[in-house]
Amino acid sequence: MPKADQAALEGARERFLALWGALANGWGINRTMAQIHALLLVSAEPLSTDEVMEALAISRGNANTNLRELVTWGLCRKVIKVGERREYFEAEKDVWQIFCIVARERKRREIDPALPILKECADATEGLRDPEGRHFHAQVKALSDFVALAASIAERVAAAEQSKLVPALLKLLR
Amino acid sequence: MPKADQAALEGARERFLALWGALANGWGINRTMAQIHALLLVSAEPLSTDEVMEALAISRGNANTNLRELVTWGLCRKVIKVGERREYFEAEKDVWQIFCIVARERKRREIDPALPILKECADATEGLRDPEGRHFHAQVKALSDFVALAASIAERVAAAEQSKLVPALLKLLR
DNA sequence: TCGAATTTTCAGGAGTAACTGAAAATAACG
DNA sequence: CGTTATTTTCAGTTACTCCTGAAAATTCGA
Repeated sequence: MPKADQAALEGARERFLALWGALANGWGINRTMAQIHALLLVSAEPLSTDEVMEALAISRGNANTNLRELVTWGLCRKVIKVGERREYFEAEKDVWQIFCIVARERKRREIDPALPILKECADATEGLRDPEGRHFHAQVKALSDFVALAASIAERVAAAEQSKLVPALLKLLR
Repeated sequence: MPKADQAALEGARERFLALWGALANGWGINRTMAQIHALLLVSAEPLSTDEVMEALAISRGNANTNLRELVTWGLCRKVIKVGERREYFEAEKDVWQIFCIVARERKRREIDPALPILKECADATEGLRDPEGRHFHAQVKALSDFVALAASIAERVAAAEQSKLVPALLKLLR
């Protein structure tokens, strides 16, 4: 590979890893986990734990923990190479798949536990008479309904095929 | 107000504030800010800084900072009561509005700055020959396109009317 | 079954985001 | 203006999340 190409690739890779790590913060995913995912995403071949440690300058414990967490999320897979003892990891590469996985996982972890509590808060204040109570009930009920609706829509979007959904959506939003 | 009703309301309010604060974590909004917003959301009347401090047991500095941040986001407004010196705050109460504000704000703060960097990473690696380079370019390009598309859709969704969008969406996802 | 390679765990440490409290600044009133 | 009520700022502290590194556990080949 020409020297210039090599340099371009490494520069771009570095900026990309930094960007993805920074973005992740706001999305409930920790920086290292996002960087490992980004690293595997742009690697043509699966990487071992040691290669990940090396590439990101992180400890073994950190690499191990976050790799396993990525597998739990379904964003990475273990790959066994024949004749090799150590484990390799590869990322799910399809962008739509990644989006669906994150959407489903976050709904499961955050929305689903919250919904019953919201409903409960709404129900417990049904029929209150004074203005504070009535306002509380109305507001929480509206919120509860909206969150339930959003969860249901997210679920269906994540189950749809990109090629069918996106064009229809764009037409709808024209 | 009957004692039982009073108790029901206070219990529900407490659970609701705790829930909203916990949820916020994953949404790039800090816990206190979310709790203040939740408090104002379920209050029938605007509240002063002191009332917020009292209700959430937080310091003046904390209350002030987060109230102003909420105003910056557009989730709260200052309200001046005639004949009163101090400022009061009220929350935007319409759930769809809240959703749109958060969506737009997060796009502006996170996606918009990221997009040019992504594009740049893709462009800088266009035309590389070796497999690593080609894979990197293809992957980052796909990501960049997807993020741009998602941003555009989010923008349009946030600009739409709930009453027109949601039914159409549900039909589409039937 | 033993020993080396590899993975997993976790106690302690580092880094970061958020909060407090009080002082400084500002605004309103007489 | 000077005084007082109110808001804003910010240095120091707290609380928390995440990371390290080494020891323990596991796995696999011989």
